[in-house]
Amino acid sequence: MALPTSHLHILLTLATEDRHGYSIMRETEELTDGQVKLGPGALYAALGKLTDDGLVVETEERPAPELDDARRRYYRITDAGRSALGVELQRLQKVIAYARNSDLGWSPT
Amino acid sequence: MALPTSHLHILLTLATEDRHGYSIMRETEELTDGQVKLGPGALYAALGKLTDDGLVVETEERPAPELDDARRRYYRITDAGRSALGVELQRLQKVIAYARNSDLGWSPT
DNA sequence: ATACGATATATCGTAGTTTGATATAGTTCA
DNA sequence: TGAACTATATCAAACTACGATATATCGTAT
Repeated sequence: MALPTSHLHILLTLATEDRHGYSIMRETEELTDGQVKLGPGALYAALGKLTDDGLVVETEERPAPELDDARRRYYRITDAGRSALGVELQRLQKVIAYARNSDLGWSPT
Repeated sequence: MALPTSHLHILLTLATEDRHGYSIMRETEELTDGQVKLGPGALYAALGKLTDDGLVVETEERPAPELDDARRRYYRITDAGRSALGVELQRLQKVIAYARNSDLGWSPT
């Protein structure tokens, strides 16, 4: 229907830099003040789906080889992923604009 | 994890006025330029859940009794629903702000 | 040294949500 | 009268999320 929330957040955190799963998890939780918690179930299922769909690829490159952790698996957003993220952000943008323009008694703080 | 997309859009369209299911469907499709299509499956499942959760109630009031359709069932957002919508909008607002501030090569048009 | 908490990935069963099809029937308009 | 649209409803299958469990490494303080 639209990007599932977990997919959006994964793409969003990968948009700035390559990341490993746990980093995606923490970054997402921080960005949303704990509102969106990606547990391992949701996280790895979503990463698998995003990879299947070609929005994300796993990369062998180690961003910081000197202080690395061999367990990590790094993921990188693809052009298709960036494009899908853009479409989704535009949609959300419109939702916000709609809410702001309608008189809902809501305004962003 | 957060409001499912269908729930968000239902609450959003109900925030301005009482609506019946089909109206929610059309309004949502229009607002999202066809990106979010609530089929009957998603729509009525979501309305049932939102009602169970107290975010929406069915109302007997007919907004325009003179030009009505007896088949319609009207729904109204509750205070709890309005509050949940506000929380969600704020979350989305933050996502947009994050995307705008990070250098993703994305900016709203 | 070792114990502990945080880091890191992975899987499983269940629950919740979405999709797409199918069904039924009233309304509008040519 | 027929066709397109309006309107609600249900179902099975697919997809997504949640919470628990498992396993193991890393960093650091005692």
